Amino acid sequence: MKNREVARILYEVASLLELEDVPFKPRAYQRAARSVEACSTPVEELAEGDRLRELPDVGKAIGEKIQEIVRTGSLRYHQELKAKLPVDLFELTRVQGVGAKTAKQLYEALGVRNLLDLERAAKEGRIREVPGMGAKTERRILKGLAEARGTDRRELLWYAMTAMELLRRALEDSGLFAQLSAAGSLRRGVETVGDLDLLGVSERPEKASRFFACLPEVEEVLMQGPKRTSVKLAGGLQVDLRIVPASSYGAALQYFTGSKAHNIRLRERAGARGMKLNEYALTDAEDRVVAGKDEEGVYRELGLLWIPPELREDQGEIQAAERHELPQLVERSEIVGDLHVHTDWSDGTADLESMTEAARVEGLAYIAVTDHFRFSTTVGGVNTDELLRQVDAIGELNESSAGVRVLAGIEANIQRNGDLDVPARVLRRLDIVIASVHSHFRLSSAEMTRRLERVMDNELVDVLGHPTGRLIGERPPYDADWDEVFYRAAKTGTALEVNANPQRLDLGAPLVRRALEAGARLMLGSDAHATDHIRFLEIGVRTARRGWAEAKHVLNTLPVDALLATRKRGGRE
DNA sequence: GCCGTTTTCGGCCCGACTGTTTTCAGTCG
Repeated sequence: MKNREVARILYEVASLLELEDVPFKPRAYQRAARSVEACSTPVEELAEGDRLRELPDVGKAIGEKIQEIVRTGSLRYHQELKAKLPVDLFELTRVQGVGAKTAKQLYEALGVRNLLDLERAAKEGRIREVPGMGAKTERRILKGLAEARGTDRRELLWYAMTAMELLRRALEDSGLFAQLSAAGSLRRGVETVGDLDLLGVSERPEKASRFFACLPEVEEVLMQGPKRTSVKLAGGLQVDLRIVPASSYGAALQYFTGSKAHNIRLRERAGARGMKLNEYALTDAEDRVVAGKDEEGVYRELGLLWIPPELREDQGEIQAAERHELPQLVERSEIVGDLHVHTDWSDGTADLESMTEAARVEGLAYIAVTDHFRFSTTVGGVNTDELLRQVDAIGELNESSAGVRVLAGIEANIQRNGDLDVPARVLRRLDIVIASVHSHFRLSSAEMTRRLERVMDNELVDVLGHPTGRLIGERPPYDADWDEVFYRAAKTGTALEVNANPQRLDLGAPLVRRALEAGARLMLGSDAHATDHIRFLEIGVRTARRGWAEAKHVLNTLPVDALLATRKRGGRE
């Protein structure tokens, strides 16, 4: 039973309790559900070790209920509640504009139990007959249904950032905004983004908001007011623009950056200190403004250090900020090399020289060329001869060009048994060896764990490439006991890649954090297959930051000689 | 039902916008 499924049951219990007008319990279940959802360790594992109470917002009662779910696959309490309202609330409330109350009303009036019933009722025009609802509600539900069906598609961080950049530039050029910033999950660097949040300060909010709604990229205006405007872009991405007074900019930026869980904690903290926090200001008991112009002030007046957006997930960052123990998160400027670059020797689109030049433009001191090795099923890899010729070509390039130092490397394939497909005598000629799984994805967890452990025991392997193999929104990570893998990585001195390809971001943030806790080191690789892909490093850094990584944890913050010296086989011969 | 700078009882985030209805409940973020 996956964490998400356990969370789903808890969420539904929350909704059902809310409908029974039970006070406060719904929120308790909601928080526990969020906590389960956010936890990177499988709850089954926690249940086994009787460690469920370690989860924030899970106490005795809910802990026992999670035990029951893990043991039996369902929850009696949930079934009992559901007997009174046999409705798929989880599904129904995913439709925009339908909450628990509406779902209940629709069930009582029309017998709507699930999305199919809802669609039928809407199409037959029965929803407008329900007291308190009208034609607009019905239309809204029909639209919400179409969107819920069209999957809850989230945009990959990189492409969301690109879209945001375009909008921001257009708004800035209008001259209507004194200040403008991205907020929301994009500012936190979350790997996928549901919608774009923009925050602005404007002297003429009505005009600014109209200007925004009329941008050519906008396909549909969802709502428009002087303080908040929501639109949908041609690509389907929703964008919310909030306009606040300059004196509230910091409070608003804090508020709209989230996460929701982080904000709730902050507001509680404010309350506990006799203050109140909203998107306009932090105020004291007499309603006097204590902070609001900038984020630092808001955190400071709550007794906290300013918390980098990437950490704002209610995963211990508030406690760390209180104790002045926040990590010194790694910065993009500290990444001095890219250790995972492909060229047209394998499946890249650019030649050696162009990739090197692109690295120079990005301000890097070195790159490692790590083309694919030709593997029976991999098209476009280099074979042994080609690889050795490439080593020579790289040698010549290094002689002729001062500037970016190029390391010779390979992205070798890990065979089913944990051996590499490149002969050891060839690997010894290389500066950097990345080992990646490109086949046999569906082994048992035990077999995959052994396979990865075995390859890391190999002293010629410097880096485990895209360790979990996931493709966001497309392919789940393969099964392995990640804590075992991370422990072995630490023990053998094998770096774990944070692959910065937008669809990979692998390791992902929660696993980065676990890897660091196990004592492992990271390597940031762009996995560039074209010159402009080196810029992906930016989101690799964001991901590492979300996993609490500091520069000292990341191999390629080191100058090249120091980097080579950290290899298991030592520095240069 | 959870939690603790109001600490084992008594609190529990808050505001904008919409739709349908005349004063607000529901939803969302």
